[in-house]
Amino acid sequence: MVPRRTDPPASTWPAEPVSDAPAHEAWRSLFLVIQRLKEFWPSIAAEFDMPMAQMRVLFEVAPIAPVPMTRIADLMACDASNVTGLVDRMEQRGLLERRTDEHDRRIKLIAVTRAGLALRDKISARMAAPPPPIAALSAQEQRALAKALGAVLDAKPVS
Amino acid sequence: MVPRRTDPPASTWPAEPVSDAPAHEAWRSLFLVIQRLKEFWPSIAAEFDMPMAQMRVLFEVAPIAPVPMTRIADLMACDASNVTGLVDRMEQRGLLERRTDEHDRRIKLIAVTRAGLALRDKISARMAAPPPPIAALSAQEQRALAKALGAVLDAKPVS
DNA sequence: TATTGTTATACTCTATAACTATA
DNA sequence: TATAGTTATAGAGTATAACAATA
Repeated sequence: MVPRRTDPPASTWPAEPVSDAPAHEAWRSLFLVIQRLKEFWPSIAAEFDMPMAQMRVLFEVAPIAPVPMTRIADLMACDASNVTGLVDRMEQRGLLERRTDEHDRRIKLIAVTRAGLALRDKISARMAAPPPPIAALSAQEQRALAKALGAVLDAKPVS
Repeated sequence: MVPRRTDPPASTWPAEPVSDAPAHEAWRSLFLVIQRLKEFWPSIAAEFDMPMAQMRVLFEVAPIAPVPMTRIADLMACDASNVTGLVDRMEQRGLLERRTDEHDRRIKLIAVTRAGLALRDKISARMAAPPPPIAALSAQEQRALAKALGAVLDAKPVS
């Protein structure tokens, strides 16, 4: 059983507003929204009994499989030694499969099994449903939100 | 050393757009923005050598301290047994302090030390700075974003 | 009896370092 | 010598279950 908090999530944001500048207001609002919404990921992961790391592997590897394990370590920004255990567990669950590269026998190519793809699709469908705070908005508010966030996504990356 | 990913973060969002409805567009945009931004928390946590769980405890407990450990377990939505170790480690770092409740000697009241508050303030200041994708927006875009997100925050909780 | 916190145990995720097999 | 993956070891975050002290 996953314990459920009985209190509204306390915010990690500094108690005192630091500034009224638009940039701070926008960041503060986004911060608070993320605080409220980011519980959805772990809760969906728990629904499918999938640890977050495995869920990330499943989604990030599927579109580019089969890939060498070093590539996964790179994608996950973690040490290669972790990938061994991660892939071990996912292989035991029948989600992934190790294949040997014919040209370089040091390399193990990781493929997503049919069961892995099926699970990914089920999780996808579950994640695609807008959570209540979004669904509750009017269509106009939803469009305004999508547009405002679109500007964030269009902003050039940190470099 | 924390390994840095050399590739753009792949998205966990379903590859195929599921719908054009405003609710889905808004949710999808928010999802992608969160994906892009949520790396800031761990990176700030790493800067201060603070695991995320400890950071949450520090911020959520500080405003209401001193509190019984069960209250922390409730706030963190985790089992009480974890709080023992969490508080152990934070007490060793001098961030928290166990006190005994005079009226009920089963209860340990957790207080944040002066050092704990100082660390919280330093982290606060660091988090208050809008990340580049937000800072890069025009003031008008920032205001629109704050307003659109305000509607999400005003939406009634899931209940 | 019920509650608070601890301990014991186990599993997952992370890191570093040493190892192997290949190249 | 260098690279891909593994194993060994360690520490943090979780869970469940059994326990001691207190109410």
